[in-house]
Amino acid sequence: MPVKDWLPAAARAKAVDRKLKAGEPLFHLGDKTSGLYEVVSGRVRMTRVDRTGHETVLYESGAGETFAEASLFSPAYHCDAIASTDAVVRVYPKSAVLDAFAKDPKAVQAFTATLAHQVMGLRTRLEQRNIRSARERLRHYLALNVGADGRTVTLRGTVKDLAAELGLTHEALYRTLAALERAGAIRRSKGKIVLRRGQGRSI
Amino acid sequence: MPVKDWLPAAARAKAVDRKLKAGEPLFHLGDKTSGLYEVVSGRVRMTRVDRTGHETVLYESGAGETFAEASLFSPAYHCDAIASTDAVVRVYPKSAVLDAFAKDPKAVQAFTATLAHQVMGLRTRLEQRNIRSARERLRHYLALNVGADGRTVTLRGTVKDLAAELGLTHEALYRTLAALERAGAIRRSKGKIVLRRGQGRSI
DNA sequence: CGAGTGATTGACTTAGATCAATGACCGTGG
DNA sequence: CCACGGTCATTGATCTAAGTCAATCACTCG
Repeated sequence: MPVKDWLPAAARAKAVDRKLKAGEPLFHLGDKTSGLYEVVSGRVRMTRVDRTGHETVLYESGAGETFAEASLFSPAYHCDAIASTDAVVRVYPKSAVLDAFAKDPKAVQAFTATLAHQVMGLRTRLEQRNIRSARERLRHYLALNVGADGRTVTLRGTVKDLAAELGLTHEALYRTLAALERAGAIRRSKGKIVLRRGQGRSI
Repeated sequence: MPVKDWLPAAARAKAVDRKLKAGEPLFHLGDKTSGLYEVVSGRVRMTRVDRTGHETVLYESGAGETFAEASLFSPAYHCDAIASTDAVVRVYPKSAVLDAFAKDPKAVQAFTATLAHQVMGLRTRLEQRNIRSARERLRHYLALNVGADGRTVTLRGTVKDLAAELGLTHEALYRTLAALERAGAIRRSKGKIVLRRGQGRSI
């Protein structure tokens, strides 16, 4: 996902940062596409407004995420983007990106590979959401995120962040963690969860 | 998503169909990648097995879907694939696809655009799953799937299929539909849902 | 004509959302 | 240097929407 991984430095040099206040629009449906975006800080929400005037959220990107990748291949944006908090976004002009692709086949390939991985990851997260039980959902996550030792999961953020990623309330997650720890299935320490013997079936 | 849309006929001609019995493996983690797959019929499940021997489902693809796109850029599969029902899959050999990409820049671009759209769609579905209420979840879906007239949603399958897509039990969905119809927010007819005046706020 | 599946609705149960409160930390501005 | 406001971590009590179990009816397909 990090732009660094696939976009040549020459193209990255053309990026422009833009500061947005909460509620400030970045682009609207139908606007000519200017490029793809990366959220540097804050959050940006992509929405679509239906005929009755109601707004429906397509998704909300947080720091580090990119969005509007599809706009590279489309002349106009297909939705609105609005900062939901004060935010800084980085625009990679379409021309710079497409030029890089034309000149450097490696770049397209890397970008495409990145997207393919994203698709994979998103499908996995969607599958996770099909699991109703908080405990099993958490186990699914843990099973797929153990480190090289096969038993340590390093949290990428706060427990609240994890709750959001899992689609649970933070309270539910705290309780589930507490229950698993009480049952001896996991052990917790600062920013880490260590799996232990016999955590039983997955799925 | 349909392969037809981005892969030139020449490459498509190299595809090979393979029949699988329920439970039959298609490939295993670490196998050399042979190409990307399309599910012709049945379902195929991608799983990963953790050190404790438990299997975790990454995702399950149904008829019409493609999977293992990322394998085009990787020498070995990163998970197992097993038919969860009797199934027919179509393999597009890696070499055929990559050749097509090399010879026809349009093809890479089309593929990349397809992936970008998939990412968009998946993010939207994930956002949808963040909505807890069955009613609002349904509304979110309806709002994003109205036809050109702005009020008709054509179901792509049975109501049960829709329930699965929404991540609800079919019973819950039936009840929600019934409630919305009773409230006059929608009207149903064979394979269609028509929105009516004043369905209130989204999100 | 059964068997299998979708559509639908009822009754009941429960897991997780909600509301609330507390303590630990952290940065910061006076 | 410390008090204060804000956020995270955690746990309790309560409530309800959605899951689960179950039954019925309408179809469709050999």
